[in-house]
Amino acid sequence: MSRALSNPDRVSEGTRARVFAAVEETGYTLNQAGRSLRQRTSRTILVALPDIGNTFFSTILDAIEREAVLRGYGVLVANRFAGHDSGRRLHEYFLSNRADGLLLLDGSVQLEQLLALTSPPIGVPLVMACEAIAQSPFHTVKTDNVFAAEVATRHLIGLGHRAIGHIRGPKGNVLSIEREAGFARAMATAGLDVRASWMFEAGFEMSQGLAAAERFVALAERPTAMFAANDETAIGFLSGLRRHGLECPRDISLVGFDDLAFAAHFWPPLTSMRQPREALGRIAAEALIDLIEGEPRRRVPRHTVLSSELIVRASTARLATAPSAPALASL
Amino acid sequence: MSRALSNPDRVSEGTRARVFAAVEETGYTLNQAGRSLRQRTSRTILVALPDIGNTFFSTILDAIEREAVLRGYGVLVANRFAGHDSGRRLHEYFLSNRADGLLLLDGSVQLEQLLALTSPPIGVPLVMACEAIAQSPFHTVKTDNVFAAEVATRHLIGLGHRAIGHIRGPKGNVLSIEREAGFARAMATAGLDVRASWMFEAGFEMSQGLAAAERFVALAERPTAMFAANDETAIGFLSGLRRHGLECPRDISLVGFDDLAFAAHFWPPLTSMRQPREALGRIAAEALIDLIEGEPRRRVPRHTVLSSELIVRASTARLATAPSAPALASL
DNA sequence: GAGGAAAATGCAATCGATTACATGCGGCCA
DNA sequence: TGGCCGCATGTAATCGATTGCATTTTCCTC
Repeated sequence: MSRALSNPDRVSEGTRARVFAAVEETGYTLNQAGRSLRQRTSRTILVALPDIGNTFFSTILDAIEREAVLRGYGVLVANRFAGHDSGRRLHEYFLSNRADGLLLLDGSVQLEQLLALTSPPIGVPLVMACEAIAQSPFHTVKTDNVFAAEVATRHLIGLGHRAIGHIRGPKGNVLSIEREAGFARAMATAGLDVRASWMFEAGFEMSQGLAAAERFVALAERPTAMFAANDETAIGFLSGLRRHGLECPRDISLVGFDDLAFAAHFWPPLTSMRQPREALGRIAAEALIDLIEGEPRRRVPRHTVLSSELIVRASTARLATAPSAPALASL
Repeated sequence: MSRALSNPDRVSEGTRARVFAAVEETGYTLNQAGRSLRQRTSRTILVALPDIGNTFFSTILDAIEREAVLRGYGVLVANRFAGHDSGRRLHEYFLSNRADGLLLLDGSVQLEQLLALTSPPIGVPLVMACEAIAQSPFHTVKTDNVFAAEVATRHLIGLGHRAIGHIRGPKGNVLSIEREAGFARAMATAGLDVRASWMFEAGFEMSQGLAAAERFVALAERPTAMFAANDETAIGFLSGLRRHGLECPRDISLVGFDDLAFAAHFWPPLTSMRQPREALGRIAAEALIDLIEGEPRRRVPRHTVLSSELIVRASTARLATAPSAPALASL
């Protein structure tokens, strides 16, 4: 019976038909637990992410899930992943044979914990997506954040801005580091200074963008344009500026990153670097499943880099020729 | 060995210690597949939702996952669930012993398919959340949409608005129906007419709110306030109005529904009915796991109703005493 | 100290699909 | 027509944890 189901295997047409008929009639369904036990395979992948609640990740998860289902895999999610016990949690999932591979969207897991998982004794197939470490020994799928950030910054420079600041992502995060590097490179290339007082610490959350705005308005001398590490902080930042009567793009031009669905409908519509999130999720899932089903671990890590696209909207404008001091008009 | 792990079971302290020592030493981990096969249990729940990419659902999923992990369950996700084959997919998941229970966030699955799943031959524990059918034979966890919509509408009426319209959710969706009913009830109670031309068909997506705005501006006579079935359409709608020079709340007051994180940072900050999404997810997960672990199916369906909260922000304003025709100022 | 009850442990069967191996059947060639 | 090859199918072992049952050990009471 098992033979007939591994389709055109080695059974005669007659028996195959009989088996399928019996399956139809009795409503037989394969018991995954039995198969898993025997084949030491679960046909399930584990997706570990920092925050499902965040649209950015949930869109990617959407694409991952779609691809996985297409290839007959289930998707287990592990949210809020990083933490002191992430190593133990990973261990449990894989040693216990619950998942065949790990798709990691969280760059802040300790490298050594990952190595412990992927090397011989355990040998879990692993693909890092989005927040992939650069020269990583694993398969990675990501966008070229450095270049994208450079493009975003050049866009501001191209509009005539010279005084440009940056809202950083979370400290230590790979994406933050790369985006800041791209920003710095564009500034350097254009011969512009990066002023320390125009670099704002934030995270990737709206509330942190809001807080950055408070520090921004307190500045004696303000930049005329800002590049935010992601759309959420950009949106929080603008929301904060408005409370002080500053308007975008009149008083400041702003570029975000990610091009969330909300960015287009925000006021003003947000200029942003669009990340190919669907492609990212799909390709990562493909890569992981290929890895799971492929030759046992003799494949060299492949690094896929996708490119982002600058979507220009109304939040960025040409610098007024006579730069007026931002008026503190009240609402 | 299995006995010692089902803790203070019936082993002497000595053997227990020896077993644990051995576990430590050899790095033994329980194989889920083996356990699943024997116990006919997977310690996994399946969460079926219409769209993970949507923040509304992803926040709920976040809460569900947290509660599930706390109780030792894994979370499998099935996205874009409704569809012609949802019945078959459900069947496969459960007959194949991959999940112990179903948490359904999608109200559009056929009732008969669910009944087939929950009744005797299969008997899958099921909890419906968010989009629960009213008098459903299953456990449900939801918010009181009718009442919440009524509160939202009353808020507009209280601000002096008399000409009020509604942007509907997707046709046939339980939430849409309930929210429209609440709107109608508030209007009726206040002795106001519900004008058919002020009821806009939309879905729950921004693009549909945007499209509704086009139809809105084409009206000969416009309402002074609108109640949107959710925040996304509200945001799309406002974005559309702006393209025609209409401003909120100057030209129109607008109430949304859900209170997404973006609502507070939008411009203008959106008045919205806050749904207790974390509580909703957590309680639904608790209920499902209780059901799974509880007495075999002799429990009567329990219906939990949570209440929403009106969050008043700048998108709603008192009706100007002399209602001026909306100026078509250009950007 | 013996008898018996209770507790602890050993043993083997079980869950269901897979798979290696053995057996059976038919056809083909000499 | 006999022998051999290969395909098709039957049979049984296996994966690992659990669990019912049998057996042994412990401990208490008379």
